Amino acid sequence: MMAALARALVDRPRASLQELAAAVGISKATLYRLCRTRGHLVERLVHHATTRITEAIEAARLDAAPPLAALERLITNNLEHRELTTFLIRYWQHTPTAAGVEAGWDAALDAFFLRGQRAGVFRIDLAAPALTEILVALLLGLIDAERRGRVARASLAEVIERAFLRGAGV
Amino acid sequence: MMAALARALVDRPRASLQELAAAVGISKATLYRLCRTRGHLVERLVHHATTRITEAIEAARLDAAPPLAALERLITNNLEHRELTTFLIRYWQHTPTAAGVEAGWDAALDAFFLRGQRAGVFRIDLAAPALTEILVALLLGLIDAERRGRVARASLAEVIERAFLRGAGV
DNA sequence: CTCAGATGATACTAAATAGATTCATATAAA
DNA sequence: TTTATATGAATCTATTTAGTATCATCTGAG
Repeated sequence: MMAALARALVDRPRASLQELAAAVGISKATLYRLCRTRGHLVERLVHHATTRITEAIEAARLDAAPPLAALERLITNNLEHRELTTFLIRYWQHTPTAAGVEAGWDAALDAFFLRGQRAGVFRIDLAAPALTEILVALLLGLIDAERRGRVARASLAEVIERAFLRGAGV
Repeated sequence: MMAALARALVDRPRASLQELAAAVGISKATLYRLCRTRGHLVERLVHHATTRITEAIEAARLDAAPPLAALERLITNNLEHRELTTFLIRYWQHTPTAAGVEAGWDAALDAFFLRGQRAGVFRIDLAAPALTEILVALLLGLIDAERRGRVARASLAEVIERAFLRGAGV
């Protein structure tokens, strides 16, 4: 339900509450009982999404596990929350609370890539923040590509990992 | 002006026409004279954006130039229209006219990458459409990263090209 | 079956917004 | 300076929407 609402809010940001309810198959009244205002709904979804994704990042053990194993878990864990991830990208700019969470994720990923660079696993001619952004870009972009039917769902994680680690060149 | 409106529409999709006008520094009346309805405004921006980006793609000569040179031009040409690109991503699902244009771009890029694969320039263990999506993801994601101050503007094209061709692994 | 809790349909009011107009002012070219 | 054009500020009406409440119906547990 939360995931469906997140997706509806992303697909049609200008939809009225009535349209949102219809999009997820409930009545306007039920949506109202869930969250009295649109603001509450967004707040609640942001909180839900940040919680889940923080769990996904922590479960990857970026600070201690071998870099390549941690990277793989990071990718697969995040793919399990596609709708929430795409929701956050579009909505956390409106909720100042989430800004600190984003900064925390950036810091965790930056530190992870720095560690991997020192361990000789990631290249050093791209700054660690750039590596973070490259990975996030691939995650978001290919999730969307799957939604549009351009990449098969089964191969998603594989494509992302390969593109991130080795690129498209021979 | 068009670029500013595109950006405002992306940053705050639920803004009223009055807020949009204020965001780009004009009055509601002037915005009304430019486009009488919100629908017209979106239509016009979609048309403007598709035209410009089609030009950018054609200028890259994907069908004939050496693959690596064409790729570089494709990246730099597109970076010149960041706001329009991000606008299109969010709005062309609402304008059926643009769907055909998108299909055309996909086809052009897919064919380009296929040609590059046959020429031994791009790896063949990722399908050509996947390569298209990877490049587009990097373009969009790193444009956004620059907006958030995570990647320096001057190094944008370089980072994208390197990430795309060689990835983050050593 | 019976009943409590959940849901849907509907209606209502206040607020926000879209679309359109008018008039005054500013700007720049002739 | 004069004149045409563009812009802004303010106003107005009709429509849409948010937020709220009411009542009927459905569903499942006991």
